[in-house]
Amino acid sequence: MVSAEPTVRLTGAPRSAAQTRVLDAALELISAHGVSGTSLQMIADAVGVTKAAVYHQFKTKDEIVIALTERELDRLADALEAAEAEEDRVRAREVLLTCVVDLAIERRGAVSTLQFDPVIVRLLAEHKPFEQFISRLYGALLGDGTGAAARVEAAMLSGVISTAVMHPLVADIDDDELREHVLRYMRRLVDLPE
Amino acid sequence: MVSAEPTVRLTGAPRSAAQTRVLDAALELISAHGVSGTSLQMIADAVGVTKAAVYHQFKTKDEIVIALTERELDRLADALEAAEAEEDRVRAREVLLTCVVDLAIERRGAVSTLQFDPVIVRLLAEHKPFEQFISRLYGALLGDGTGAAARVEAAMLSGVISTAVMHPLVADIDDDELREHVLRYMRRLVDLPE
DNA sequence: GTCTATAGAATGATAGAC
DNA sequence: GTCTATCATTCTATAGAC
Repeated sequence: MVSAEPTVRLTGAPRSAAQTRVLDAALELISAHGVSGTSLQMIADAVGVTKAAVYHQFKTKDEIVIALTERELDRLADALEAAEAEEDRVRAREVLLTCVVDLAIERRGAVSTLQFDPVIVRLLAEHKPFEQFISRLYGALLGDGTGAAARVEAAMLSGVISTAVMHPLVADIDDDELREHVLRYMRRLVDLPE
Repeated sequence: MVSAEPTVRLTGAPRSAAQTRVLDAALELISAHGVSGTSLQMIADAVGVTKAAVYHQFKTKDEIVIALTERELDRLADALEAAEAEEDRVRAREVLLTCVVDLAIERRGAVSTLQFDPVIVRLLAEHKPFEQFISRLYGALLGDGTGAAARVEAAMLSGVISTAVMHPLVADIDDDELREHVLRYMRRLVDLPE
């Protein structure tokens, strides 16, 4: 029997409680200091254990970064699947974008790291499962074109959201209000439902 | 005699040739690996000298990062002064934005670092001269409002530019074409001349 | 302005006991 | 799952000669 619908999910093994504690601490530290600016000692201190205990959960620092990126990308998987289910490519993008706005607001603090940290950028391009996921994401984001205009539009859309959500100027705006404003401005850039 | 028009310029001492070589190498490396991911050894190797020679030009790594940020922000100074000279705040923003697009395209590779690297973000907020410069920049970017809507708009504008310019999807689009596309999308968000 | 040499701390990572 | 102890390497930074 040929394998069914290849699922978009990225998750490897389910994470133990100890692993989850490490990933939570790592995400917070990395969001504040970047991947290279975060040491295993800092992570261990934040969890309240020694470095050796952290190394028992993940063999290398890279594995922590991969696991944490995986966990965050997985939050996009449902949105991406819903988008890919749409027949109309423009409609697919609408679905994706509205979901992405919500996720971005939910993860305000971490968005910038995940999109712009040089280590993660490299990982996204070189680690095969990520690369595949990202190119699906770009596919849905491109709408119905692939020319220069469409690519600039897609690039902008992927960035505007994260930037709009993490910018110091909007730090004191609460989630619900921010969401409304961002969606309003997004409608000026592309068609969005409602 | 009271001091004349406070200039926007950030530059301290003019840089020697040796200092310029260090800053050029540092900017390129930091753009690729981030501040924390770039060591003085890497910079020294790129320049073709030893670490000690680099330390002779700048007392600390922080000083290098400050000098290099200073140099990049200075490129915005003229645009900011021109904007502040305008009486109409909306017109001032137009002037600023068109200049910023050009600069962003010119420095495509470095934009992301300067806007999103955690070390530089912190520097921009804590180093006094930078903090002052940035708040002037935000002032001009805000146009005539200061409420939540205006702040989200400003955040989106600053995001459109940087993201549209550095995204992998647009890497192969040449400067002139990219410039036209970006300006076209910016006009959907705000009024821009021509 | 550049070098060699080095100090002292922190880094990622491992071995082995409990 | 966590610890102590350790290793080799790299890091920022300095002293002093040329």
